[in-house]
Amino acid sequence: MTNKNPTLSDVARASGVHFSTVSRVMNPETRQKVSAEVAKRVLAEASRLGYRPNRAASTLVTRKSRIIGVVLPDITNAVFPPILLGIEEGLRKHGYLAIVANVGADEEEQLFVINRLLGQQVDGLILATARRDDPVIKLCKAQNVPVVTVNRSDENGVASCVVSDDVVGMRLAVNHLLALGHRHIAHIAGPENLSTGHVRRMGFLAAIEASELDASQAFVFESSGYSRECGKAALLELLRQSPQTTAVVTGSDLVAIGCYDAIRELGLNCPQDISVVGHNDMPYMDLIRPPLTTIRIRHHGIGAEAARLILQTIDAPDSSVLDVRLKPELVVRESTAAPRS
Amino acid sequence: MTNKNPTLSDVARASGVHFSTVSRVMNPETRQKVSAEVAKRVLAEASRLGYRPNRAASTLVTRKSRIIGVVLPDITNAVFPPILLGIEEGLRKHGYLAIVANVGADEEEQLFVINRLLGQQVDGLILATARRDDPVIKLCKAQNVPVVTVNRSDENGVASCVVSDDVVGMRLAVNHLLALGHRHIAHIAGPENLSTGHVRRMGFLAAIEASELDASQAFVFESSGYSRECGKAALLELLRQSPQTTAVVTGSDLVAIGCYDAIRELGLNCPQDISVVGHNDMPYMDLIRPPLTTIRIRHHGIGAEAARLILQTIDAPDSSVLDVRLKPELVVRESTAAPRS
DNA sequence: CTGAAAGCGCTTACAG
DNA sequence: CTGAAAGCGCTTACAG
Repeated sequence: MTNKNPTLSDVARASGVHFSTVSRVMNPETRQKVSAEVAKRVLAEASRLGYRPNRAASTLVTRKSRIIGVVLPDITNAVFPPILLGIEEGLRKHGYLAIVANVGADEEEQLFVINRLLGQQVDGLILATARRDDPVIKLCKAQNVPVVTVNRSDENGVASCVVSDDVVGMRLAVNHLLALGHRHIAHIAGPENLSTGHVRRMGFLAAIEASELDASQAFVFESSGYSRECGKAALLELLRQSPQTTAVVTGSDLVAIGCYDAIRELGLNCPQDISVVGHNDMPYMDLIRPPLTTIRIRHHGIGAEAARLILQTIDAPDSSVLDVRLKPELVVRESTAAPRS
Repeated sequence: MTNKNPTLSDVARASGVHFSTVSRVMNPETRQKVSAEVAKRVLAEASRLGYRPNRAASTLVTRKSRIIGVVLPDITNAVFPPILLGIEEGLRKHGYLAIVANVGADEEEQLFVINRLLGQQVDGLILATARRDDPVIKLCKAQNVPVVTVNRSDENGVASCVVSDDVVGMRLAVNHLLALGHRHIAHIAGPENLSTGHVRRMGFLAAIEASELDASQAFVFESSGYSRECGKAALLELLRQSPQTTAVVTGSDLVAIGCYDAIRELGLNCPQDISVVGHNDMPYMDLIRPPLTTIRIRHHGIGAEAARLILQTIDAPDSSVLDVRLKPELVVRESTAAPRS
């Protein structure tokens, strides 16, 4: 039936050499140890037979699988596909493949998946699921598994991370609103246990601090998540607590869309009554109504950097932990305008 | 440094039994061959040592990796993330993992990636890159590799596929426009070498055929791709060739968005001058202006079915080739209306 | 029920 | 430059 795939021995037999010689020929790095003439013959036979090295066997002996585990919280969230693309392209360029797993916030599930991945002998892990204080990451480090976090970071300094510079992002957002004349600015913050939630909140406060506004003119409301529903609920409650607010900076475009929902429900208009700034610049944010002013994050670049970093970490396991921050940019569209005077 | 991971032998030594006994204990299916008392002791030692089976080794002997290769044309296209999610969830439920690779239309690149995947000993392949006549799929079948295509199908009947029922989808779209009173309906078709392009076009023509319209009242324009840019160029040219058109059915929401661009550029309005029907119902299509009437495809369900099918194919390699078609539904929003009379 | 052995397909010192 | 051998960590007939 399934005519078994040819092995080193099959190629060796066909070429009239020992299978260890074939092995040396198949690996470009050891090829020069073999005479050119023999190498040529072996290569010809290998390709004639359709020889394809069995990675399970080489992984077993070299302890390198050339596979990276990529763990995402929700591939369905539009920020992750470009990150994943950047990762995958970056890895493939160096002969690595990615096993991709989607896991919720449940720690048990995360551990289960990571153990499965480690059993698979992945050479490293790229985690997009990091919490600021993440026991899963501690565990990986305790086992000397190379780990890089993307998009979010763990703040214990045990793993390198590749993130957007959220302090800059929030400053861009706040300064834009200030320039438009807003004097009562609010921030809907994401969960405090995620670095994105925490750092963006700090960035918001720092930007206010640096302005001529006093603390009473800034308001922070913590939302339980980054979804559209959370955004709607958050703005509704925020406006109840701080009715003088004329502009809101969010931590996610989805939250901003939820704000649109809330504004509509209240019979108000964006940007006339409330200006809204998103975060991420997901696809099609130029097409929604009103087109969303937002902080564009370089997701693809973040993924590409993460691929580069994990490979670097694998190469030099003792090199120092790095924080890579990519600069975001402000994209001004129509959801922000001067406040009603 | 890296205190080596424990192996079967380590657990055996700690438990005072032979490592083959440990092996039997670790596998739930052979566990009952071992006395309950020994099994308990072994399990305790295994967990104490943090034993984790090395999949490279078991793959080498069983020739099963419990890994599936998933090949996507563009993870950044919003239809694929939910498909991938469905696949990954479905696989994981059965202990399988997914290696995900993104490849362009280039056949060389596809072959390269698939060979790499096969070298990795994947148990099967889920391909979202199928063309109607796909040499890559032929090659896989020639090597007895289980293959399932998703979203698109190969028409040679060599591989099972999981797709949306496009004939139904197009009928839904056309009948909706007919009911609104349209009498000059056009279709922007996708590439003929993709099943989605071909079948949707056939479905469009069949729906027109079944109506009281005559062939001169229907117009098909083939676009070179499913992008926003292609959609814009297509509608511009279509309107030049068939200016009486009052409604257009597309094969993709992206193309529909491109139609919006074209309509705006011409100084026309949607839906007053031209009604537009999308295809897929990507996220946020309810938020764009005007909210898009479209054919909703059950992407997540398609992914879940594909996972089920590939596992079934692996279990019973000689079972027959299946076409699984999920029913789409019409989502009416505001991009369609009665034509100007 | 448990152990001893062979073997999966490779890589890589070690000889010659 | 090439071959012979050991060994990676498992699974699974085969004995007992």
